[in-house]
Amino acid sequence: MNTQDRFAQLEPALLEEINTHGIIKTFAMGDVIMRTGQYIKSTVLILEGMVKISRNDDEGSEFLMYYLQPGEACAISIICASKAETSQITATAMEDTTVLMIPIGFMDTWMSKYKSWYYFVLETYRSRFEELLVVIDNVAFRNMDERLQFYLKRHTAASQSNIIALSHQQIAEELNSSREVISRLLKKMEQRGMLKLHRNSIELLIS
Amino acid sequence: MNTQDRFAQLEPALLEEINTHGIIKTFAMGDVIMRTGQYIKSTVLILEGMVKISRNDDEGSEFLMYYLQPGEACAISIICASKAETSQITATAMEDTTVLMIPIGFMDTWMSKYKSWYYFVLETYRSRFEELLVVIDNVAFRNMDERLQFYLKRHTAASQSNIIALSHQQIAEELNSSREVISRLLKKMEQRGMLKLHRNSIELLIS
DNA sequence: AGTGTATTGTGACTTTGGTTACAGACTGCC
DNA sequence: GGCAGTCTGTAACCAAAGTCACAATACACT
Repeated sequence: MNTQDRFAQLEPALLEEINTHGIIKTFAMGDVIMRTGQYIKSTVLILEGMVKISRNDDEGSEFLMYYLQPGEACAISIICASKAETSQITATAMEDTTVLMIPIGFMDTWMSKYKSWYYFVLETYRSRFEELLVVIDNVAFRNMDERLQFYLKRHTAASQSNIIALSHQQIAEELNSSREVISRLLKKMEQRGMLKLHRNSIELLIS
Repeated sequence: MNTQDRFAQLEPALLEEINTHGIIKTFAMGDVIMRTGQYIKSTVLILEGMVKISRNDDEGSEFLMYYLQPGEACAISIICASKAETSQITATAMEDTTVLMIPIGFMDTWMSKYKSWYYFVLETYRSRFEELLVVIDNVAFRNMDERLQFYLKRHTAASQSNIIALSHQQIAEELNSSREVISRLLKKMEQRGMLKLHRNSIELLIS
């Protein structure tokens, strides 16, 4: 699928410019697209696949913030790119992923030149800000069982499948918990009929 | 102090417009400036005082996100105002506070008309986004003792005084913890010589 | 089929932080 | 001074989640 279809809300002249100046890059599942401390010189738009944005502390612990889908942009890359600052997050390809990199130079020009770009950037900020609020809600007010449930639901929504192909260990890392805790909670949820456990995958039965 | 001095980075013509169209409102210490679910029709700039931005869950528990100082704008109000949506946060005056309300109608126009406004809005997004990342870091990776320490430091930095005039109860609420836990941890910190406890105030000895 | 590795299941234990209950101390006010 | 209300200190207990240790299972590969 091409840029026009993914970003239909952008005006034609802008899409033209994006096609001319944007650099297309592809990443394989598991590839790190951006890592903590790296200098950001481009804004990233997702064309295909799925990207995980997470926070990592000094000891290597990870904490999932949100997923980016095709048609979305990485708010952090916009923020950092506009200041040429280092990012404080990690972006990982969850599937084979194609992105469009827009050199920061165009940000300013397009912002005043194309109303649709301005709205797109604002909407990106708004939606990511709200996602962060939900993340904070979860981690501040909810227990691990609720957070796990939320995580599974979000994962099925993002991948449009009720099968979550992850090991307990991987889930534990994204929630900054430990494998045993996740296994325990998943087992309880299975006993309550909420899901079915398989090796390397979880089948969600409720929606 | 007037708008010119608080927002010296904005170009004169814009400041003129701000003075013409902005509505000045004052709030007493403790007043709620914005509450969850409320419709936002204006962007808020802080002129005097200090504003606390926090997240509140359904049961009334609170969770501090950050403080806003004079010269800063409320990112959430910008986001919500530009979409005329409801906010998911609460803003409370921590001191007697003066704010400037800018009706949303001007956002779009100024954004393309005044480069300095565009930069100001981007910078507001950037800094608040980064504050949220720090908040997530704290709550995801740190224990309560570290979070409390961080809280106290941030408070002294914001109020430019090493005296924190809050009861243990108030601190507990902002960290979504309980009074006993905070008392316990503060006592420990006092024994380690990090601070001195008084009634209704804490004197921070380390920086 | 047999071996090695990754994944999952589970029990015992520890730590952190929340809860309950109550005592003492300070402040304001009559 | 005496009383009410708020704030602080503390002990005992509980619950959630992290840790440790080890068993059991499944899969991949030869």
